[in-house]
Amino acid sequence: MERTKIFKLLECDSPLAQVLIKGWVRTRRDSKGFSFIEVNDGSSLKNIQVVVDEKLPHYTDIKKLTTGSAIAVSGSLVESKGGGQRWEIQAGDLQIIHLAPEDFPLQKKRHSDEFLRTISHLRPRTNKYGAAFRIRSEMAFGIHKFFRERGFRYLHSPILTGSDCEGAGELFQVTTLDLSNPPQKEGRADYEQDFFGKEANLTVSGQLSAEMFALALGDVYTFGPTFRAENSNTRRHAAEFWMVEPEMAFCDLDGNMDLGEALIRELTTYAMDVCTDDLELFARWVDKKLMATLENIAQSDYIRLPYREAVDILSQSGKNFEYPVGFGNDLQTEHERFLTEEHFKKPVIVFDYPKSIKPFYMRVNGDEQTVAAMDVLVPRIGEIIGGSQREERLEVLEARMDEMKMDKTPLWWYLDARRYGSVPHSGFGLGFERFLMMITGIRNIRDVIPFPRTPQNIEF
RNA sequence: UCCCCAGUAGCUCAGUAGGCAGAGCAGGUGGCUGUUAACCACCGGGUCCGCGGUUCGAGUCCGUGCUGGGGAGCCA
Repeated sequence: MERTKIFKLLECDSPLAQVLIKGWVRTRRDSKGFSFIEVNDGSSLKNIQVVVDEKLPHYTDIKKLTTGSAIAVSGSLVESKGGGQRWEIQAGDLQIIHLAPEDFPLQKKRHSDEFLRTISHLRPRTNKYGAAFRIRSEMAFGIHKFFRERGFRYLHSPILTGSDCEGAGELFQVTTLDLSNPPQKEGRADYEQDFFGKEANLTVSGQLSAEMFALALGDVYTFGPTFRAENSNTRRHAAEFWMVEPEMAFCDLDGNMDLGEALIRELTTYAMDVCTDDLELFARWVDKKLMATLENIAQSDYIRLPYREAVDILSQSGKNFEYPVGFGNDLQTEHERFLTEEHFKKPVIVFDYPKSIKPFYMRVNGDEQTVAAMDVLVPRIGEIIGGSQREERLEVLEARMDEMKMDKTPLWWYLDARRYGSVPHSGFGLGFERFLMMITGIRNIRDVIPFPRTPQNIEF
């Protein structure tokens, strides 16, 4: 007999004579002559109640079932005689697949997030983390669905990259050299003898690759892991995280903002549609205002605010900010939060940032002062998307790189794209984990990543 | 990297003025009951984060290190 997943049974609208489930014991309550067992198989937040009669063989063993044990139950799906649930399984047979010893660390009550992080291998067996990672899975699918419906192609950009490029943050170096005794040349490690014959790193962004493919396939997106070796100790940063990076040919900054807004709006709607039960847990236990926040994000029109106007609003706010406001200063976390949480109380897209604070590849605007950059800010998270129209004019791009004293040699291929059929194109990066924090209300990025990597922590 | 806070039973925490180490949950035993984080009784359970100092006496005060959390920077 084939096993049925518990979420299927809970959706039934009539009793079933013969079913088989397999899962883990969440709790057991004994009664006179029988025992109630709550079983969860991870297919949904909800458990199913199994009723075991004392007449079953090895009932004495069953009465010793501990939280965390794995069991298989066959029996009939019947309407529950008790309140609290519609269906329950009257057990005809119960096999103990594995008995968890009494030191199983997860209890029936709530644990702290900090403690659960120390047992990341077991925390998906809790209600909250089971829900979080089911949502993560659904959202990953939702991203592919969103882009596929718009004719985007999915690009696998490389994880291993040559050095010198991208310039988006500190790099993790990858080497096969013997670190205790590396070959030397002119006083430093000789990377000509390394695996690739030059320095190699983990990627910090798939953007440059995506640009090449946008100029071939039209609209593309990457969705994969990225790595930053920054010593960032905050609840919003991880050394390994996933990024969604669409890149569109024949698209300017307005089209870019349209896509960013549509992506966040539609994914939020999708989450509310397909993760209803799991989201309800977060709305109940993690963030009471979650549903109102999500409705706001899914339904309101996002404010589009030129950087210069953002500066005006901030200077006239009467707020005493820690960091100065003025053209040429980047917006700090406190400024972003003021705009999206206090002033507008909805998502805000700030665009046309000063050239001086943005990277070389962003397109220089007609005023020569600003670039066609945009950041999407959402309440409670801050910056969730950063993007730009890319500089497609070879001379302007080269001049900019010279101005920033960059070595153009290793990026010859990137410049080549501006030599042959260069077109206006745009794209952005969405931090997948930050998006999940927004959707679930979870406050720490470590709690939306199965096995998070942060400075000084690579356990599991 | 900088600033702030915390570390006591398996977990969540209390510990008053520097004076005998505590509760709830979890676990064990027994009881009761179509139960719902079941309930009742009893029992077992401690390197009070490490090191050093002050003191007759330190979980408590001081120094230092480690770990965790929050905020900032960097960013997604």
